[in-house]
Amino acid sequence: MITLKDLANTLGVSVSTVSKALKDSPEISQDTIKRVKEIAKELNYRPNTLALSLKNRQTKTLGVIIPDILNPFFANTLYGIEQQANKLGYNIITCISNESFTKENDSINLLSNGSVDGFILSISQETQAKDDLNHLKDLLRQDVPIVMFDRTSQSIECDKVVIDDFMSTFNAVNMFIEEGRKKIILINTLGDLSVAKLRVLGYKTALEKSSNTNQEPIIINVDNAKDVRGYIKNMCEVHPDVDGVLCIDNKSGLVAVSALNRLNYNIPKDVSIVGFSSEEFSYLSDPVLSTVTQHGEEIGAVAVDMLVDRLTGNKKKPVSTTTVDFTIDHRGTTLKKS
Amino acid sequence: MITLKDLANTLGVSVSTVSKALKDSPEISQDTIKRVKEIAKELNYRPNTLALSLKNRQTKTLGVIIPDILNPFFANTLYGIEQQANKLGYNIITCISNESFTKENDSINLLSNGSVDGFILSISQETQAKDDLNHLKDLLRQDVPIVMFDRTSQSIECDKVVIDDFMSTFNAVNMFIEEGRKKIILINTLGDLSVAKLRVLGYKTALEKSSNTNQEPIIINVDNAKDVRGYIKNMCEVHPDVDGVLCIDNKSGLVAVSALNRLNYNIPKDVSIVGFSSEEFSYLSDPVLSTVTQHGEEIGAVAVDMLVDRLTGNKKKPVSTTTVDFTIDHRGTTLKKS
DNA sequence: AGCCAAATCTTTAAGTGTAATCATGATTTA
DNA sequence: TAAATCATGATTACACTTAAAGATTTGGCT
Repeated sequence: MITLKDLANTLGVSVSTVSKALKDSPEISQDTIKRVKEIAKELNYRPNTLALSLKNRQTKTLGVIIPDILNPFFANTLYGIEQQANKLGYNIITCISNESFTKENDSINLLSNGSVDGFILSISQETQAKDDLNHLKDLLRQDVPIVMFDRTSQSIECDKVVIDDFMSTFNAVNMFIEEGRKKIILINTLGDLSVAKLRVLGYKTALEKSSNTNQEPIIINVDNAKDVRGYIKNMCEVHPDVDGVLCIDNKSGLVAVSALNRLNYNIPKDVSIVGFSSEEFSYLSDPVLSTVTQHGEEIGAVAVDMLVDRLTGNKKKPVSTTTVDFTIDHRGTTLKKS
Repeated sequence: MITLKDLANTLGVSVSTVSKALKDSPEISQDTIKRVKEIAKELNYRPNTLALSLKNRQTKTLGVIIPDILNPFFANTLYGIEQQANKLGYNIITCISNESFTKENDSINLLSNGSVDGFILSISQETQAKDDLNHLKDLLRQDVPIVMFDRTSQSIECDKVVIDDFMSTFNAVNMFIEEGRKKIILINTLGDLSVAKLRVLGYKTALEKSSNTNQEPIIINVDNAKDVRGYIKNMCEVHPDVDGVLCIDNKSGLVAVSALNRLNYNIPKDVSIVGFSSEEFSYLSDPVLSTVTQHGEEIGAVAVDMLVDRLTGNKKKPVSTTTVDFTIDHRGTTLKKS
């Protein structure tokens, strides 16, 4: 670590001269500026971020708390966050709550002492179940800005980035109905997550409102994502006439395709399948999975924009919620190709 | 942000008294200690990490550079790194190089000014192709410790964590041979990556050394992972008698299962398939994919241990390479169940 | 009681790296 | 010679720790 002092010593001038010279201050002669810059380059001087942060009272670092890094949606979001943060001159400290309230809580407490300028987070499953959000309220009380994405809470007054979860399934079901599907089943592995509730509601509402069907909702709740295959097999015994499957998480759609293939359903002739995934994973199935795509990368980028805007711009402007458009991407498991 | 000074002012004592009181220094009277602690708790005082880092000349932060966060192996590793780092009192700053040399280089330069105490990284594909490792050599020259994992380089003298890539495929192929397989094909989507070379070599060597087969190696190189399905179909036309498929990346194994199912191969009766994946993804196929499992989580944890050991312990001890055991997990796509 | 030494408690000062304000000294100009 | 200009230096603040110095109280002894 080479410091201003080191440069000053080797040049025989004072620390402040060096500091000013490096900033092209008009107070310093061109000659000195040149000498200073030369030696700085030679010794590969880099200003110490720590000292700068202390002085400027900002770390140029964002805290990011993700519930589950193996979930492709969150991985995508993290990628978007990292990219955009870098672009705007910020680093990110990443914590993985692993769906645990305690870990989430600890991580926030650990970082909320000036280590980061603000937080981007999606709350853990456990936190949403307990509905204990005091750690977030404390942050706001300390004027640490937060941007929540995907899994948010109405009781926290902060900027948010979401997709329209209700409309995502509402539209997907309507698409099924347009295809002429009569028995559309929803598979939920997300329990009582806020987004799951909205997606389930979108499904139910679409069925209710449609005049082309009077199907009752059929919702299969699966605790452990690894059991999806078994549940689908059972479902096909009870409802052999299933002709639409809607999976509201990131992996089950793929399982559904392979399970229904195995049961000799012709996809998409006999049955349409839609999952919630991103392009990078949909091609793992045959036919390639059609999905509601959440565009996590963009969600992450928008979250960073909102946070940085609050950090640098008008801090007191009212909080807002940005809705990033989802898309319904027709690939091989639906009839309607776009 | 409440500081020692704030506490000192409200109590009418000096800053250092407060500092010592909070540390239970014997120099401070029990009475004062109690008063200080009470007010500190009341005002929710938290020592400023920045100031501490500056003073202690260590940030308690590790830089982590990952080539691709959507790759489940790297996601797993990141998870292991984060867990273990937290356990040892470190935070991590994550950068995603996205397989780009420039991004990797920039990230390292940005963090190597005292922002982090050391690095854990796996080099990007582009870096490995260019074989330009000056950014890493610079780090070592500046005495910033590095731990490389998975994708390493012999020309960098630092601690490393790897699996025995050669033995992974060597053993997998031998397992195929024990099953009586006669035509074992390797699918490589990893190009010239160091690990790919070793895995290909293990495959070739196993075929050569076996007395039970005199099969020539058949290696299918696929540039874009999304094309794997097509290549497998072609392969089955050329070699309809294929009875073993070895995929050396994290996703292709799943594609292979669904492709061969579709072509009416009976898995695992007609053909065995082994991929490189982790448990969280293998269940997406039917039958459930058997895999060489890399245990990314443990690799990450070991990397942190090695780095922290170097940071806190004997800095001058010779570098070492830890080999984390892989396992071959027999699930549904191989005959031999263990 | 009076005094000093010892023990106890608290403060001062220095140091971590940087940048901005203010101050100083030197040179040149009027 | 005074004033203006110019180049550089000293100081301070950011938040924290710690060694050393200073202040206060306690206790023992005459």
